Amino acid sequence: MPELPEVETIANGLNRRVAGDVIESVWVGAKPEPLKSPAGLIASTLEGSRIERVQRVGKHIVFSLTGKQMQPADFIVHLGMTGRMLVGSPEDEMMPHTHFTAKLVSGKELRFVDPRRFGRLEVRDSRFAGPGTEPTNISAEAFAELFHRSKAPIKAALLNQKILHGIGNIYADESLIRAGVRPRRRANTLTRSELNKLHASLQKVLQEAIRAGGSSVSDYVDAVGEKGFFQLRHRAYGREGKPCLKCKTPIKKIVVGGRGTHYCPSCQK
DNA sequence: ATACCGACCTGTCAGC
DNA sequence: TGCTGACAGGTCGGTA
Repeated sequence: MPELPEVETIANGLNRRVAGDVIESVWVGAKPEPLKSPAGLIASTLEGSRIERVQRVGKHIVFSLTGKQMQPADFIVHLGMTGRMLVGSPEDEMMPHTHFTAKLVSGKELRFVDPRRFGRLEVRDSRFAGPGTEPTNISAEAFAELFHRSKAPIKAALLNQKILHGIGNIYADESLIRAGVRPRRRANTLTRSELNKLHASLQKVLQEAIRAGGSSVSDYVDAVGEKGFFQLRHRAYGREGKPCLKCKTPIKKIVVGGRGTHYCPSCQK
């Protein structure tokens, strides 16, 4: 569900509401937990810590914490496909599949809700850098350098978090249609000019999506439950059979790298 | 080293 | 109405 623009929207919303707040108590719920760190370690790290700020790294939400003895720690949340990190009040109705809550000294409450349990919670005592490179501010040269040797289909390479992190299925399709590049093309067959176009399209589409508050396809909402509206500007994702907005050719749906992939057979070469 | 494919979970929706 | 199967924004680990 949540890719870079959605996670960025959530992280910014959280930062605005909980930066400076202190975590009073933590509850970690039911059996097989979506955790990368033991529940006890998460609770002991968070309780009593102050949230310095909340930011996005790749598709991760990172809470930078200062502990009681001033040791820094990071609380890292990955939302998987269906995860939500919400800030509200303890009186809000408890949603099904709520796996984690944190009461804050201000009276607010953080909640992690994730029906499919693909999300993950983790604490680290070091700064979290993410698996790859940030796509939002990479130069065209560095971008080309990352992709021009890979033999994978360009779409699969875009989804590989160890190369660039943050891009998921929607924004891979949306950047490729805007760049006029077919998703199955091997990355190393793209010309320098195509890589430049892809670099520009990707950054533009991410920027616009962030401004739109992300894409709400079925259940994405931000930190206070609001939907985004970039889905209204999708040109490929979810539009199979509908006319291409440029040339009217029906959008095709295929499978690339095991993921549903949408493209215009006429505009994309 | 690289790349495909199933597994991990639950919910929803189309088709029968 | 109700069952079955396919599919969903993501990642990981095993295999070829």
